[in-house]
Amino acid sequence: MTGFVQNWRSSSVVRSALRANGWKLREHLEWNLILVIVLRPWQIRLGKGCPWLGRAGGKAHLHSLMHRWSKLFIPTLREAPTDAEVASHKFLLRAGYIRQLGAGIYNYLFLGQRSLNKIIAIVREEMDTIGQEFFLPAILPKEPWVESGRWSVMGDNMFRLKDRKGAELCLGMTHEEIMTGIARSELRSYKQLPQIWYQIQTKFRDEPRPKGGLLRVRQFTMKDSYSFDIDKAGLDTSFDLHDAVYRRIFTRCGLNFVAVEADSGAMGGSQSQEFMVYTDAGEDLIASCPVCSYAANLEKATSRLEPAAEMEPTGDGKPELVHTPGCAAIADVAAFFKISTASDIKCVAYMVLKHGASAKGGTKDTWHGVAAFLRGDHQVNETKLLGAIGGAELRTMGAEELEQYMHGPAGYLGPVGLTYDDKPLGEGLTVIADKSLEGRKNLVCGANKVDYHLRNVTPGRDFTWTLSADIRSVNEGEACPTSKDCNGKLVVGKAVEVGHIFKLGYKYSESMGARVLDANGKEVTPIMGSYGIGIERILTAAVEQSNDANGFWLPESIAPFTVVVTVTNIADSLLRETSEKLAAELDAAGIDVLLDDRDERAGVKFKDADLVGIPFRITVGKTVAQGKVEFVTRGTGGKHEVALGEVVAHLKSQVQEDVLLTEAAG
RNA sequence: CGGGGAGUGGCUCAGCCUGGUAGAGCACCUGGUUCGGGACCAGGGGGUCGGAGGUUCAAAUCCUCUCUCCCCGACCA
Repeated sequence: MTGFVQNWRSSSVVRSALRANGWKLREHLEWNLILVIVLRPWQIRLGKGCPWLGRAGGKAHLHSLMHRWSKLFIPTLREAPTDAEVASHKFLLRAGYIRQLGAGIYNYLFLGQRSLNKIIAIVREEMDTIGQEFFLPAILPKEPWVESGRWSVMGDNMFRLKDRKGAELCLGMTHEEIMTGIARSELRSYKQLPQIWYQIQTKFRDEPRPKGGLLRVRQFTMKDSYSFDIDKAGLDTSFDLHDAVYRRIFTRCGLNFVAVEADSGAMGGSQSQEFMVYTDAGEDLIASCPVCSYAANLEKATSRLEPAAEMEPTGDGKPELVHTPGCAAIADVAAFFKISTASDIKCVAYMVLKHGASAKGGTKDTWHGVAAFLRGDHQVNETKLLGAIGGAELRTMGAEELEQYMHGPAGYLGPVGLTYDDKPLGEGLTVIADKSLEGRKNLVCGANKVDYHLRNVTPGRDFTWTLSADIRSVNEGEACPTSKDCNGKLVVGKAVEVGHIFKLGYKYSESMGARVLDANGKEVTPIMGSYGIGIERILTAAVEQSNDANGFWLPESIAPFTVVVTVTNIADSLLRETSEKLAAELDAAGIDVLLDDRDERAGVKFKDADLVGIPFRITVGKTVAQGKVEFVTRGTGGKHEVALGEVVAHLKSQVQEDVLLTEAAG
């Protein structure tokens, strides 16, 4: 009988479960405890004064440590609520992982939390190899945010509140300020660097539009870490360490991910890399090269453009006013002039919001007119545009604003003859031209007059700009930007972001005044990095990447259970006893097993087993008479018979195979 | 913030137009028959019809306001 206990892990499982129930174990008696469990594997009664356990006056009644479906709360749904549209949202609801409480706010039930705990354990184990775990508050005072300037920058995305004294607080949406505050008050010498500090904590962000179930929520768990280094080389090292650890984490979680160049957004900083999982439910677009390793978020991606065919000038080659009645759309203009849309200059006029600080430390937002010019066949990338001019938000101009800034109507806007500012986001208009307009000639553009366009317009000669920058989105099929040797054509796909690492530089250490002394006794500002992983998004992405009509299957490493033992008929004593014994055996071997001992028909149990994300199933049914059970791999649907005595070994080999496959994929 | 849609039992929905005792399927409880892919029979419990106000003899239904949730957009001139 002691043969059931095959490794140390099982006894540690037993111990931690007992401790969770308030028991204190005497270390040298552990082996006896294991014997008790082995002898009565499915129900243990430990009374007061139990000789093997030390606990004063306890009247513990310990049911089996095994997980029995009949005793658990796993509320599966036959149909998903109509609110749910995204696959992961539907299935996580149907499988009883989550329940919605509000827009972007979710309850995590037993299976969901169990899976998240496994994800967190992996993240923690890997992060511990490079960093030190902290735990910072979720409720934060205003002051550090004012110091960094982000009390105003974060705008409505930040949940704000006041305490009884009227002091302002917020719910933490990220923790650069707090970590930097610790560094400022505690770090004194270069000898204390480098430091990598991390935490796994709840974040709050008042998203303008939560959606897609768990894809975009207002409260979520994040592993965030922060590095402090003495110089850029040190930051590179910290960044690379995170890159490597993140790859291990996502690989261990069984995700098919890709690392891409990214925009650094509101966090600030230079180099930035996202870890993405391809799925149609994703909100991000990724451009990647099928030939080389180039991959970038569309907010960052560039491409090499083929030189555009230029038109011959007409007349004296100077800009010429042409009557173009009814040609407001790019396509109409191109048709009118019989030109390619690449030879038309498109204008998109925006009002851009700039966050600023008022004299009193409050927020002071201002709107500025911005005209963006680019090729007619290109699209403005608003993230790039905002990044280029330092704006926070934008909207398109209304008719009155068009008249005020452009002196022309929509459909006929153009860059010639505009009055604009030298610097971006000044009092007047900011004119920004996309890089791809440079060097072009003899183009067509709107004349800022209804039903009129100009031809023979050459950028630089006939009009200039506040600044020229890359503000367009690349298109699928354009050439890979890496080198001329790579003749790859970019492909664009949807993806969800599960992790993001970036080099912050001196943004926070500078604004908050963190300093250490270097080897020469000189004050220097430490350079920082910031790194995040969305815990729930790992679960969501895993569901998105592996589901079918009946449900989903998770990688073994993050599944709430490794295997479900399905008894086809619980009323049959042979089947019941066989399954109890088998499940106890698996449990003792350190395998997370869920015994479906419900008094339900086989069909119901099969449907549920297929639904809830458990990667393997063992069916205890009619083949038991021949000493065999059925082994089912959820992902492939493959099933075969396994002798009762070989189940544990077989399952372990299958799990191993699963791990190898995901590692190969990663 | 703009546009669209939806709130009726735990889930999916009907009823609303044309006001008159609140319904169905699934789920749940009891009993029975069944038992390898979401069984069947019989009986049963459960609903302030999102909320407030109004019209009316009478409101799930008509009117006004409001709350919540979902989707699209915040876009090319």
